[in-house]
Amino acid sequence: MATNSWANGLVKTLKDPTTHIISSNLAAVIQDKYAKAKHHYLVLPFEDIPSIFNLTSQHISLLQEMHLLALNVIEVKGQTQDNFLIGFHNQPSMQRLHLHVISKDFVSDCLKTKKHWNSFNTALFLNYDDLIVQLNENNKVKRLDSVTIKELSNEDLKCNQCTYVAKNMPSLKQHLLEHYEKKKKKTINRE
DNA sequence: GTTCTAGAAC
DNA sequence: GTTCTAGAAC
Repeated sequence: MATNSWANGLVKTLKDPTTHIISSNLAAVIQDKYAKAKHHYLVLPFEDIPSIFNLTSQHISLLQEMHLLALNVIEVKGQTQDNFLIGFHNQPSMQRLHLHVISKDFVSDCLKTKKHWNSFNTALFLNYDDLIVQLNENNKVKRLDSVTIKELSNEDLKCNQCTYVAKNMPSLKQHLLEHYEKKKKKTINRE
């Protein structure tokens, strides 16, 4: 095999239709194997597009369909769009283009490293809308240079819900859990 | 992408 | 002494 076997994990999963939460003729939604939040899904096209760096404006209709599937899975799971991030990693490591659909709580045992956090909560995360803008303006997605990637990966651990900056990952995780528990209580009180 | 673990940080 | 991070993985 040309590429590392671990990098083909998503393609293997996609080939098994029983893993598809929902799907269309062109794409399917699966659960992220190592979900970094309470909800974390991936939308993958059946077409063999390796990554965002193989996209041109010709792919926009496919991307729009992938985005619709993203909105659909949020609805299927009884969630609301405003509690989700929808976008791509600017430095993907897995084979096959995949759109992340992840809830903003980030409460998960699989969230372990600073790089995990910063890959969703800095410019390392490319929002769907921003990707479409790039394709319309430049007909391609701009690669970040390695220095920028390194800097963004090492950014301070800033909470995505308040001004708190965590000293390390365990304190960030504890803090995120507190946000999550507070929200849960509020929801219960509304009922 | 994750696992493992040496050595830094506390 | 324990917790935590960061780099190798053939």
